[in-house]
Amino acid sequence: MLKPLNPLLHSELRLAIVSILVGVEEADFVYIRKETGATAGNLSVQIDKLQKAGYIDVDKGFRGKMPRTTCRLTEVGRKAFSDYVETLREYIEPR
Amino acid sequence: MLKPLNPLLHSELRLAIVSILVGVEEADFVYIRKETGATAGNLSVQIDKLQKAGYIDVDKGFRGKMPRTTCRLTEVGRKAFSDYVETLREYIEPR
DNA sequence: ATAAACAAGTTTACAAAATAAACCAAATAT
DNA sequence: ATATTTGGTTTATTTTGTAAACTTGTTTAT
Repeated sequence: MLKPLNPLLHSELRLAIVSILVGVEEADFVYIRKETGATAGNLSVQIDKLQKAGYIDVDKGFRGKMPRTTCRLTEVGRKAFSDYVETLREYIEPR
Repeated sequence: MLKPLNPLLHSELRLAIVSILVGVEEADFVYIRKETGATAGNLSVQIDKLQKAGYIDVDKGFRGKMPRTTCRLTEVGRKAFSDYVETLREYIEPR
């Protein structure tokens, strides 16, 4: 029987967010938005979910006078991602 | 910018179904149900969607007197799966 | 100085998807 | 004979995803 896929990560946008953060100490809202092509609303919602799950830390500060939201992956998030990828391989790799 | 993931395949159960069919000439409803642990209702619905998309062929026959639904992957489905996997790698492989 | 346009998000309302519960028809077991 | 199981389908509910509308503040133009 196939293992279940972590539903929090098995979502296109959330997976994209985490995927970006895995390779990059930190990234801000605007950057992630550009990389993913997501709408701001959708991105805001999904970042929230990842934060509530403890997968990412979100820091709201300012760059000059403009608000700036910075995200970074937590250890919990990193582990969840690598578990997810491992499980996913069972689905996509030839058996 | 990340490529979008085929939404028809980016679904745990549908991905599981196709994943099973990739390696196995054909498989019946009962077998897929056991392999995936899905409820019959959910499986029925998802098989329908894959069929309507032309990703699988569904044959309803009888084994003895009992109904038997057999599925097999079409070439279209096989191609869609391999494209999906390729795209997915951009999300899960280190960049 | 005021208004218009822009930036960075958040909230809310709607659409789509997933899922389970209820159902159906036929077969088998009691 | 009737109760249970098998092999599903249909329908209704819940969950999820997404975009549109809104908020707060900033820059730019007039």
